[in-house]
Amino acid sequence: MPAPVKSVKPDFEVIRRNKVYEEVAKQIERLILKKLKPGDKLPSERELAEILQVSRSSIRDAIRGLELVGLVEPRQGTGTIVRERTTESSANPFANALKRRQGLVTELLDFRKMIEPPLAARAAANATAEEISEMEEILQRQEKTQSQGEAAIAEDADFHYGIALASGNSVVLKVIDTLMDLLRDTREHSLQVEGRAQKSLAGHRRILAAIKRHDAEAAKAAMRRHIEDVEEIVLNTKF
Amino acid sequence: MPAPVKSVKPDFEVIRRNKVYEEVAKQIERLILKKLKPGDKLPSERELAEILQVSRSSIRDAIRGLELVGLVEPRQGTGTIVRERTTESSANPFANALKRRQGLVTELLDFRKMIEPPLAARAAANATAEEISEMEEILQRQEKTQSQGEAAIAEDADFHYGIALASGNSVVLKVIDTLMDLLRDTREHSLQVEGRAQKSLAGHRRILAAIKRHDAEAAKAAMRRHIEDVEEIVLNTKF
DNA sequence: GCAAGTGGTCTGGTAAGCGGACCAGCTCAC
DNA sequence: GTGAGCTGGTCCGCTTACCAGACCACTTGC
Repeated sequence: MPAPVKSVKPDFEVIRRNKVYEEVAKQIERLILKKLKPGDKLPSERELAEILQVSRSSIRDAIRGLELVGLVEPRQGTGTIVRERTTESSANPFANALKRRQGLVTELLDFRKMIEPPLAARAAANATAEEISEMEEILQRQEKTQSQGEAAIAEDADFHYGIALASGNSVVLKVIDTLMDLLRDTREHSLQVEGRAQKSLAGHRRILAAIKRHDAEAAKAAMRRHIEDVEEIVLNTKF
Repeated sequence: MPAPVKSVKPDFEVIRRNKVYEEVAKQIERLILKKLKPGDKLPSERELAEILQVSRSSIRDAIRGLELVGLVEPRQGTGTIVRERTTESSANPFANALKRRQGLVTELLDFRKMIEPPLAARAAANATAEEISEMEEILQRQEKTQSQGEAAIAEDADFHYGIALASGNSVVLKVIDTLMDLLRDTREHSLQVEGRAQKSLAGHRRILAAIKRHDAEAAKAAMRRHIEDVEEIVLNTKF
């Protein structure tokens, strides 16, 4: 059940200035989730400042935040490394954040159930040969990652993002983009469940096959089934 | 066709700090579109500052911007009034903004086609008696406004927003919320077309009727038809 | 051991926003 | 009328976030 909201559309929202270091923190967090393992080194502060087009101070503010929540550990002279994720302790703010979002997870899944099947249908209609081969590469990466016993979180995200791209609708892209932060939570969780990884890969393959032969209805159906699989896992798992 | 985007998901986005007065300007602009007519007075600067929780300086910066594009006219001692919209001139930045977004309009419609039918289905399943009567009130307001020969822009927005509320999915709500700025453009336009207003009201009534008897499939179908109507109008109109 | 790279610290400067005070113009009740 | 109470117009000083650069302390690899 959602939080009670004021009647219909409120005329105004309070305005909040966004802080650069918060944005930076989000992006670094995303990078860690997608591309880095515990023990890996972050790009240097000066490098990040260059890439993100902000000053080093802002990078440092962001890193200090990530350090405080225990995600990262700066070492003078060496670099900033990604810390082991302490999944057990309930004092772990990371796990807590996940739990707090538990209500959101089902809503997110529901949202995906609404949007992704028709999205897959449009991808089937509009995908270019180039986009299809791009997605094929992604699935190969997913297979490789999983064969090494790792969770292919980044690849899973890339695949679904690739479909949004291939749909040719930039509005959807924008939406998916802003929801990425939340999406990755459900994804990370479900991929760690036993036997889930194989099922995910198979689902992706079915979807891509339908897209490849430009069969919109089949793509839609395959996507629906895929997301229902994810849903089943998530709902039947105790947190 | 969307702008060419870099291969799949880019690792980083450049970070931009938002400016409070720009946000304020957006909200005031929205208020004008939704609730005010030319000649109406804006809330006083001090009042707006209180509501939006920003300083009066920021409100003033925003109003200056709206004054520069000719949307609004501050009068010392009286208040700030909404100016007549000069619809004809192609030098009108308002109309230009609409045209520039022309490409977006079809994509937005497509997005709505994806999301709103399943959303209506969920609303049919989850809507409380209170939410339903809320939507009934909105439709009565829409009827009243249209009977006076005016475009019921605010009511149209409220109705669709009400459905999102009744669906009980806060994620969807968040998405709709952030897209509101764009949505209002397609809506404003389509409602001004001859005969469109009646059709819109009828469509809304059918949707609400289905929701009221908790018929998810009928709600979905009615919503799909409603949006296709809108789409037809928009696509067949020369800008 | 030393050069090169890293994070740690500090300083000076800029821009946005805040909060408050005061002025000038309009309106309306008395 | 006229004055009280609104309104927008202007100015000031302060704080915060951010930037740019310099320098230090530490680690590592040659």
